[in-house]
Amino acid sequence: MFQLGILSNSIHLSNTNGFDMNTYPNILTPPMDSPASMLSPDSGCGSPPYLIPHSNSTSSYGIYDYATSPIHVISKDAGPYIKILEQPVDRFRFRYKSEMSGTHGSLNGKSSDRSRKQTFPCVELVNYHKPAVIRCSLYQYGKEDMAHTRQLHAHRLVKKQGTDEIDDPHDIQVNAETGFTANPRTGKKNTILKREDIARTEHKHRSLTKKEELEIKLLAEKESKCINLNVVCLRFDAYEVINNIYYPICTPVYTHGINNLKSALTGDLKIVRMDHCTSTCRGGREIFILVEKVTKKNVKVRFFELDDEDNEVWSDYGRFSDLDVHHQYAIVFKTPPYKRMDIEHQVRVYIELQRPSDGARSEPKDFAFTPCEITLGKKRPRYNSEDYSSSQFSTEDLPLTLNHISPSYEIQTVSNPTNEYVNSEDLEAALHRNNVDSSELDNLYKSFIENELLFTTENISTRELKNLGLVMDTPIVSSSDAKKTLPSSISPCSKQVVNKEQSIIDRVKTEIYSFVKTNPNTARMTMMLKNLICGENYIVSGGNNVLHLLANENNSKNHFSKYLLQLLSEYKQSSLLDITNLKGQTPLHIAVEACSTAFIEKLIEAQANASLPDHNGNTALHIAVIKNAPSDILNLLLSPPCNVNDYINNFNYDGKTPLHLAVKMNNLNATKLLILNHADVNLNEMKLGCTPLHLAVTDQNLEITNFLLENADIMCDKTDFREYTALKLAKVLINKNQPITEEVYDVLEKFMKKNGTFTEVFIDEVADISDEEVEELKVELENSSLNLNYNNITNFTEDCLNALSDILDKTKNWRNLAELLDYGHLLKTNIFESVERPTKSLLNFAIGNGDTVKQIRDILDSLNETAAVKIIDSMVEKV
DNA sequence: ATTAAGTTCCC
DNA sequence: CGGGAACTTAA
Repeated sequence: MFQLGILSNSIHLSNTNGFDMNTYPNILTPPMDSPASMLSPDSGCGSPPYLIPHSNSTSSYGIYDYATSPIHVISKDAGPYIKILEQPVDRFRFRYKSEMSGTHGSLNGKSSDRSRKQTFPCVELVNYHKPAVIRCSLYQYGKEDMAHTRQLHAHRLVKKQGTDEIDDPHDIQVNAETGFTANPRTGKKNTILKREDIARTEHKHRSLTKKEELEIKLLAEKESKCINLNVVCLRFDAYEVINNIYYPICTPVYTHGINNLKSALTGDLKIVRMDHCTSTCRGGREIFILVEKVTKKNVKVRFFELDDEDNEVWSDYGRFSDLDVHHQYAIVFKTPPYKRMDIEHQVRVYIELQRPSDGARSEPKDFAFTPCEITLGKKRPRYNSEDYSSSQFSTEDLPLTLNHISPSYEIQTVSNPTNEYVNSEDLEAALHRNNVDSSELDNLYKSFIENELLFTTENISTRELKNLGLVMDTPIVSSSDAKKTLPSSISPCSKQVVNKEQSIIDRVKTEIYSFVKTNPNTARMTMMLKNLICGENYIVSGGNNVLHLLANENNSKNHFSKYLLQLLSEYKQSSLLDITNLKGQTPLHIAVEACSTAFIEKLIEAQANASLPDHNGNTALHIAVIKNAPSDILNLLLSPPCNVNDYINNFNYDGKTPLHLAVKMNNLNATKLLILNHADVNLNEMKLGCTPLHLAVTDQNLEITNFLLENADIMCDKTDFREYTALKLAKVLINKNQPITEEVYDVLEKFMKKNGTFTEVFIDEVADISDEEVEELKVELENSSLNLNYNNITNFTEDCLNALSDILDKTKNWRNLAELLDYGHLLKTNIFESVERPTKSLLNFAIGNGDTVKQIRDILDSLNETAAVKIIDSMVEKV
């Protein structure tokens, strides 16, 4: 049974008439006398008559419940229904009335394409073959189960017809000829704009009774709680119109929600920049991220990890309070701990923003958890030299007793070395017995003995003795030796440390020398090597072992290094090559940092692992690039036996690959080598999302830009986190008066036009990030030149004093200066008044009293004595 | 008084 | 158009 009268839908009332939001439109509005009276006054032209209540209407205020309505049931069967062919876009900028001048795009369909085809929301009336009217109106968006209790929205859907603005609802005639699809927007400009605040409007237009006032108040309260002004949806109704009476054909349908793009409550969530992209697995690292507008109480920073099948295997939230959200645009938070503390390699996870209110998320960005130092410390194998008793030195106790220094040791030191040299026979025998037959090893041993051992041993004994406290601790004259070996990257804290390091090297030398003579078998030999390299007594401060120490000696003629590495290689102990110090550096890292080319070559030959990250996530290759290492070192790291593919694209904990670093360092050579070795040119670094091309543009490096474009398989339309392509970035930089970039821009434009990726770049405003960068530069500049100069300057020049006096004596502002310098008490004595140039005297006095030029400058600055400040600045600049 | 949210204006 | 920024109001 149809109770059509009750089903009547809505009566449009202009807002100036006032109506009850809560009941509109699902409650039948009291009957009006004629259809004409229901025309909205502000939509007189072309607007169809609105619904007319059926005369049988049983209850004027009955709420129509679709869920129990017979129509609802029918439509579920084969009856007519409305099908949404095209959903509206899910985000749209709602415009205010004041923004309505001019044309401002209409509400497009979801599959609308920016450039090509514009689509519009579209519905079809199915299973119905008579003429009908499809009505579109703006409703509040609610959950699915709320679908039938939704209410009209406080905003309006406005259609522009010429100069007229027509509010919703909008009706469209459909029939067999036109087809039963309604595409209510085609060609028309539609904008959603906010309805006037109902309660207030009413207030203006008529006086209210107390009761009404209360009702409105309550209503408003209720509304404010449940109406989300930033989400709307479209509702489509289908009617059969007979004599201007609208009979619903089926249940209305609702589109999905349309979010207000401009509101922080529904706007885009986005991470635009982060200052770090890694944290140790312990968490607690403070990270600043810049984000698009968020509401502080309604945003979370979520970390999550996906396995290979993209299943989420872990997640946690960044720790921060709403006080840590700066002006809706930046969040400072601490990283959560990762689920495991004992990871050995960095774990790639994602970071994203999340809005609890609607579950919206930002596009996730890469993030990584790195091993904790503790884990790394534990990981380092320790060996106690139990079985390795033939050693001349006990490894148990570091302070050696004199007894441990073997007679043979003494002999070698003192006696003629050429006699001992015969020992290579022994070595040969030993090597044979171990199935290690290497003439190279043999040769190295010989040269090691000839060139290394002998001229250092003399120093060893005295130094050892000193260390043992057996020799009077005379003030250590820094020996040329010690100086020579002062490690640049290992940075000892004292001469003792240097001594200790040298003594470790020396001890290892002598140990090996004498040990090899004993013809050890393979087992003992490896045991010895293990002990010498990672035995606790051979680790010096900073966790460095002999190899770290040797790696730092940039001496291609270091025969002992070569010999030791050869030994490790022959005895297949390559794992001993990769032990890390407390900074996570392997000997290879240190060798690269120290540019010890020969050592690097030997290490790599001996199968050192070049893919290991130090505690900054840098592989040896990163370091080589950062240090601007010569090509031969880069080539060593980029060619076999190194397995380049294992690490050429690795990100360090700063989120950068070697190629990013090469470009950032303006290192064309490294850039070339990396690309020749198939480094990925299209990776985004992790903090700002810059590709190498972005970085080249940022640095205005034309050469590198050209090289990247011409020699790499580059995707030049890749964007960074701000959605800037390199081209756009170049344009922004040009706008910032960096004319060098114009060439870079031209090159890019030309290239992109050639390969068809070019699209015009519009820069409306100067981008905020660039502002920030400029600000950074300013600060940097200030810090670097002026501030540094200020640090060096202790007094005013005579000229400056006079010039300042000229200004301040007149304005008497020197009195304020004195006050602010805390010499107020002296002002009372009139001591300065009495002199000819009070400012000059004051300044001299202040400087003599320990005030700095900078302090005085800043005070003058705060006193708005710009001229005076300028004088001081220019004086300082000249220094 | 301060800050966020909401509105208007402008390029 | 879309994106800000300036301005106003509410909390």
